[in-house]
Amino acid sequence: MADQPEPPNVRETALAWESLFRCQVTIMRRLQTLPDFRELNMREYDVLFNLKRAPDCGLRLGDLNEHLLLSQPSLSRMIDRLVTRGLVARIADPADARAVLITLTEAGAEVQQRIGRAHVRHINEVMAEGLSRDELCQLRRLTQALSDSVGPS
Amino acid sequence: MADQPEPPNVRETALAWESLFRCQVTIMRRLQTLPDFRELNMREYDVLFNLKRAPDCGLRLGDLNEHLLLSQPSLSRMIDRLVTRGLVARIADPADARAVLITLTEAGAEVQQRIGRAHVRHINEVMAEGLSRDELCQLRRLTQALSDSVGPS
DNA sequence: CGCTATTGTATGCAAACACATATAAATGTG
DNA sequence: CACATTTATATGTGTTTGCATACAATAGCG
Repeated sequence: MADQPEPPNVRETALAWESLFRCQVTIMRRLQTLPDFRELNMREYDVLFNLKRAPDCGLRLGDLNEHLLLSQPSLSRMIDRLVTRGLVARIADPADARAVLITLTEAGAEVQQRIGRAHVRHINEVMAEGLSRDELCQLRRLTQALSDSVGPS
Repeated sequence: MADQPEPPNVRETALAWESLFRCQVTIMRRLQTLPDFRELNMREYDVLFNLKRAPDCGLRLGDLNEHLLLSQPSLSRMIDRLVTRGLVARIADPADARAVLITLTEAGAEVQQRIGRAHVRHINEVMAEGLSRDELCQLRRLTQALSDSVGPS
C-alpha cells in the first residue's frame, strides 16, 4: 500500500482557518481606512467587481448573491441604490420571467475600473512587504484549491 | 551581490488577495448556513472568541475593536446587548477612568466554548477535503506572516 | 498649575441589514 | 390542464450599523 496522506485533524484545520480569517480581517481593516472606498463602500465595490467578471448579459441576482456575504433581500436593495446611482441596470431575463439580470452600466464599469486601480495599488502596499513573490503564489494556489473544494458542494 | 528577492509586482499581489478574500467569503457563506450561529451570530461569536484569548482582566473596548470589522460605536452597542444577555461585563479600568474593560462572564465563556466546539467541527468538515495536512500548515504559515507584516504598522 | 489637545467610550440619527413573508413565474404531478 | 410545489425576486418590519459628534478623563505644554 502506498502512503495515504493522513487527513488533517480538527486542530490543524481550525488553526488554519483562524489564521486565514484573522489575516483577512487585518488587511480589510487597513484597506477600509483608505480613501478608495468613499465613493463606494467595499461591499458595493465587490458587487461591481463581480459583475465586471461576468458575461455581458449580466448575472441573475441570486447567482451574484452567492459570491457575497449579504442576504438576498439586502442585495436586492443594494441593487436598487446602485440602479438609482446609474451604476448597474436590471434587465428582464429573456429565458425566465421570474429572474432579473444585473449588468454594469458604462458608468458603473468606469467607476469599477477607477476604484479598482487604486485598490490594487493599495493592496500591493499593504501586502507586498510580508511575503515574497513565491509565497504570494503559493498563497494564491492554496486559497484557490480551498475555494474550489468548498464552493461546488 | 547576493540575489535580492524580487519584490512581487502589483498583479501578483492583487491575485493573491483576491483569491484569499474569495476563499474567505466562500467558507464563511458555508458556515453561516449551519445552526451553530443561531444563538449568537458570527460577529458576536468573534467578540467572545477574542475575549477568550485575552488576559483575565479583559480588553479595552478599543483594543477589542482592532480585531473586528466593526466600527467602534457599533461594537459599543453590541457590548450593550451582550451585557444584557449576561455574556460579557463592563468593568471600569482601574488604570484609566476613561476606559472600560470588557470581560467574559462565566455564562459567556460557557457559550463561547460550546459554540466553539461545534464551529471547529464544521470548519473541519468544510476545509479538510481541499487541502492536505501539510498544505494547511503552509496556509497557516503564510497567512500568519501576512498578518504579522500588516498588523504592527 | 491652568488650558488646550488628545484619547477612550457613548449617543443621536439616518442608512443598511436580516428575517419572515409576499408576489409572480416556472415546474412537477395526478 | 388544473393545482400543489418549487424557484426567483421583492417588500414589510424591527434590528444593527456607521457617521458625526458629545462627553469625560488623561496628557502635554507654556
